[in-house]
Amino acid sequence: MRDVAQRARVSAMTVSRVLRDDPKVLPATADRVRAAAAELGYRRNEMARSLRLGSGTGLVGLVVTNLANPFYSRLALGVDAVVGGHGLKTVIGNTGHDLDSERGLVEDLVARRVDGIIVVPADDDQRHLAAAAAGGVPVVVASRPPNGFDADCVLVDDHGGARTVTRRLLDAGHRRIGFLGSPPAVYTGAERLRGFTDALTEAGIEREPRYVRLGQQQTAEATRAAADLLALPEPPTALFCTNNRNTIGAFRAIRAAGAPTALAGFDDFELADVLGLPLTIAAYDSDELGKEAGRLLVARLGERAAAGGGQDGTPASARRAVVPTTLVHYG
Amino acid sequence: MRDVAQRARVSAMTVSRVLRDDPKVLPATADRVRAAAAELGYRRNEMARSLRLGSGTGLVGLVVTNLANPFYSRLALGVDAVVGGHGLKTVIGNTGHDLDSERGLVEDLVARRVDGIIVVPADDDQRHLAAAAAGGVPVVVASRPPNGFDADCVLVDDHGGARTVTRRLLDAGHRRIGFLGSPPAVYTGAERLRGFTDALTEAGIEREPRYVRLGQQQTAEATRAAADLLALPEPPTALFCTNNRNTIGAFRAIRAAGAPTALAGFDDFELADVLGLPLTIAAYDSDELGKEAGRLLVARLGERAAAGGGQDGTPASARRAVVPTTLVHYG
DNA sequence: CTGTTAGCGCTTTCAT
DNA sequence: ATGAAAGCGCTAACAG
Repeated sequence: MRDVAQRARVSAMTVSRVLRDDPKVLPATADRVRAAAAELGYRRNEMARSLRLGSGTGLVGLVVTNLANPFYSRLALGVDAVVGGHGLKTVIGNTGHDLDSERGLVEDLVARRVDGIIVVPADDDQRHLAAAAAGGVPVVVASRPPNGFDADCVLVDDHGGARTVTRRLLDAGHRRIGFLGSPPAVYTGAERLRGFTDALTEAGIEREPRYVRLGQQQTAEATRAAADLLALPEPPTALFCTNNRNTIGAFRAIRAAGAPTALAGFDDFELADVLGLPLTIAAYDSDELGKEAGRLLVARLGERAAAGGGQDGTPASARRAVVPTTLVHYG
Repeated sequence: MRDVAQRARVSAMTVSRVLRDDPKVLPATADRVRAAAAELGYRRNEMARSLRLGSGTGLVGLVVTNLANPFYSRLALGVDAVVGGHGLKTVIGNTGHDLDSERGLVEDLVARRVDGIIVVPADDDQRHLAAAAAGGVPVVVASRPPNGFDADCVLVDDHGGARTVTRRLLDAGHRRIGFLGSPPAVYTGAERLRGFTDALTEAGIEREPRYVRLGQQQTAEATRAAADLLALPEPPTALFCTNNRNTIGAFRAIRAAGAPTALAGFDDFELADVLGLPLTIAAYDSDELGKEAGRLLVARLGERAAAGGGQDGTPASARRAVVPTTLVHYG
């Protein structure tokens, strides 16, 4: 900056003003400065700037469990679309479902002074998030509710979606329905199991533990679990899978078994329409999930800015948004 | 930091030392400082730190065209895995294939003083990248070669993969082969078309312009284009598609037409094995592409650090890595 | 309209 | 082993 100032024969302060588009700089001077900056290929250091301004870094941290899953990459795009519209940049961190990794990422983001964090927690243990929130960093939890502290969050209608899909299977006459789900420790897994169970109960059917398989995360494991169910003496006539890994895995098992088993799932996926068997899915828009998370965060940042230095005391209480599911039928 | 210093009854300098794990601090003092820091929930400001150190921000920028495409999200994970292993964090920007957006992102990353940039350019116009590189920011170009300037880059064996796949179709006896490709302005599109053409030429066949459809980016467009080809008086007996959007689109057209058309493509995708028709694919590992890009960047950063303040002059010349393709056959 | 002073949070250098 | 001063690049606040 000093170099630019010298070249333009002004002080550093004037350079700063020109780059800020401060109107009270003589146009002639401004041009000289801009010319000098261009010739030197100078770009002001945004980090130093935000340090001085104390205004935050203009970065938001996004922590997800698995970016390779289209679900999360679309969520990331949704977040970026919203916060980007407010002049914020998204820093994405991937945890690979690893809690330590998540802890490290969150700490680092806080240390880098991101303006806020959006996180899909890998685990029920969210003490590091509580710490960050307590430290004054706005936190938005996505896809699961905050655990052990208070924060804005955006959820999917897991229970309702699972209940509706299960009902659809019941309406089609199925009475023996298998269930392939996420580990019950994961909120979405527990909720979807609850929705499934409630639908059964409403139909006067008791959930059969032997029809329930939990915890498989990869399609290959899901295929094995589904094959197990189909090999039972009285096999289920339909399978409900709580995520697309399980749905695809179950599909392969059904195809291999050759039985006319009906399939239902949570999360839509590409090519679901060409599988050639009846397939009902509780679909939802992960892009919208991300957007909503972004909106919550931006709103929180806005309040914070409005509150300014004054100790307005009570911040608005935690908001919670729920993204609905829609029923899709193929086959 | 001052607060911590006061609480621990030391100077800010000592706090700084403790947090740096400087050994020449009395253990007792260090403990007092750490306790104070913990009680205050203090985290040192990494941005201010890097400002003072002049050492770069520890961030690398990654600019891709469409993160929703698993290809790019896996590439991003590959990049992150490598650079993360070197203490660097990845800032991802999505351009949506928009050149202006790409320009803005790159400028912003430079202004934020990222240590380096990895970019999948949206367009042949790469002047903003040239500018960044000229400004001293290490740039690695992925998936296409740098245009108009010199930089490290990592490519896929587009030509070889396309040639091999096409040969396979020829070996299977096909003589009328349709081609569904990316816009020719895109490097990968042009190279894959070239590979296709070369294979035909080697077999003594001339490429028929009426069998070539370029530019469709969505599966729906690809389906229409493929349907057009299949409706020709002498329709192709096989289709070669240069990316998975086109492959999936073509698959739908073939299924709808009911003709026994063979299908070949570039880029593997989930469920490719259940489509129920002969499908040959030139597959490659986009994760590896990202890792290689990360490695090139890290190597470059290492050299730069080694060179230090001294004007070693000539930096090592641009490196180029090529990721191979493998042939996969389904059906 | 332009420049000077001071300081954001941290660390290097030089004392002590 | 610890502290005081100076400054990384930038900009508010106050001159002039």
